[in-house]
Amino acid sequence: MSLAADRAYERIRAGILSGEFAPASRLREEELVRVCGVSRTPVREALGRLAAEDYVIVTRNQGAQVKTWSDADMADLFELRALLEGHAAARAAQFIDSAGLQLLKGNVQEMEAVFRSPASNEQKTETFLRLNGQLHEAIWKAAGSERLENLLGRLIEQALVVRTAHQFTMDRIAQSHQHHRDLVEAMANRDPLWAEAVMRGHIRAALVFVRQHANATSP
Amino acid sequence: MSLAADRAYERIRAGILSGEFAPASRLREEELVRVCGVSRTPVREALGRLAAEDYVIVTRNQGAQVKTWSDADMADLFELRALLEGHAAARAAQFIDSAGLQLLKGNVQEMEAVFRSPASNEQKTETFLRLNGQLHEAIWKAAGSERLENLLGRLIEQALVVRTAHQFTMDRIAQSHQHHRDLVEAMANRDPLWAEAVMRGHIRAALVFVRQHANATSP
DNA sequence: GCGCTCGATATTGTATGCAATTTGATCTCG
DNA sequence: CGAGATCAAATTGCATACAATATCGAGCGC
Repeated sequence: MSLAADRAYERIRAGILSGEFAPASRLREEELVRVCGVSRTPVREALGRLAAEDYVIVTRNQGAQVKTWSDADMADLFELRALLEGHAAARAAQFIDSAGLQLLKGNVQEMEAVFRSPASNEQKTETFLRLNGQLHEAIWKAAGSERLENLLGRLIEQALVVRTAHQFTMDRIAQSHQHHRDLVEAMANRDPLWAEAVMRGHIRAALVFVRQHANATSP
Repeated sequence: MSLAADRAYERIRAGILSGEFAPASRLREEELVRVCGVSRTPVREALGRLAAEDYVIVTRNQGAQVKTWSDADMADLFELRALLEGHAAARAAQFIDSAGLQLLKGNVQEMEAVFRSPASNEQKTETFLRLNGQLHEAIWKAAGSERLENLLGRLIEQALVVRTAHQFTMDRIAQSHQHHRDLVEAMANRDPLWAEAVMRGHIRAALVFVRQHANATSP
């Protein structure tokens, strides 16, 4: 919202996403004052917003701590994503105009180019994730429901907490890329059921990937 | 969260739901200080929460105003409700235990009793709405997804802003009651698809009712 | 009369001080 | 030695003062 509060919000959120503030660690207001360079009032406002977005948990008189994510939480989150993003995809397939469709096609072509380019895998991953985010957001917008768009924005941001911890393989990117091409084809054919089915599968695959990686690294 | 902030939150929310604070009216902090009996700090915290829950809109340096609901917003909201509550019903049909099922059956029997009682229509409506809320919440809980439960809680509370403005007819209550009985029957048969279908229909019927009433009263 | 600028007033944003509560280290007693 | 009581330090909750910004009407030029 306001300048100082925004600054605190961005700074704390970045700290959580980067791992600077570890899951389950307590966030003391005075410490955040030092880190953010603003007073306690905007820090508290930022913590309130972060709590509303499920980044932190605030307990009365006991301050804030970074939220931890159990496997069940993850499954929950991705099931909701599959439901809501599937719905968004179906609506988008119905309502998208030719300009929006061109946008999606262009996005997929960019991905294609990146995928075939001689860049390093790390660079490819970075670019791919950016384009991926843009594609999904374009689909939410095309669905034409502001409320749905907001809801998805929040849920996906939550999933980011986990995502950034993972290294993507080229196989995984290729799979995801194919899903995107299918999605755009479904939209071009104005086929809501197809679009929804593809999107649901896309999200389920993402969950499985996250899970496999979690199992591989946790012990 | 904290005591004073909670008090402010409840008071302002009640004011919005009761119509004391009209849609689109501006909420000045000093005025809320007088009304709530706490200082500006907890008032601002309460406004932040209300903004996160879509009761109000806060613009930087321009304060808060009560959110207005267009027809498109309503349609949006109910479509999301249908999707999410349908999903919750399906999950509940899969996972509910016999104790939970007994709870639902008891609730429906209570409704039956109220429906046949000699109370005034107004009393019946009041009791019915309370039992209706309990039934829906029980179903969300039975779905076993905390995130889904939270999401639905917020969405339904938003729908309440509109609901309280309407007078229910006995026909409408009878229709709704039949839906509830179908729902419980579907759950008793562990039929997720049936439960989901009934719930979706239930929500769509609610939207149509709200719309009809809105059209009847707006001019 | 109409639109614009300007400034007094009202309102929101931020910092800070004090009160209330929690924390956790130390001491006591079984 | 361990469980519980106790109290100082740390931390959060609330109120208030001050700074920054927006609002809105009066005055001015056209």
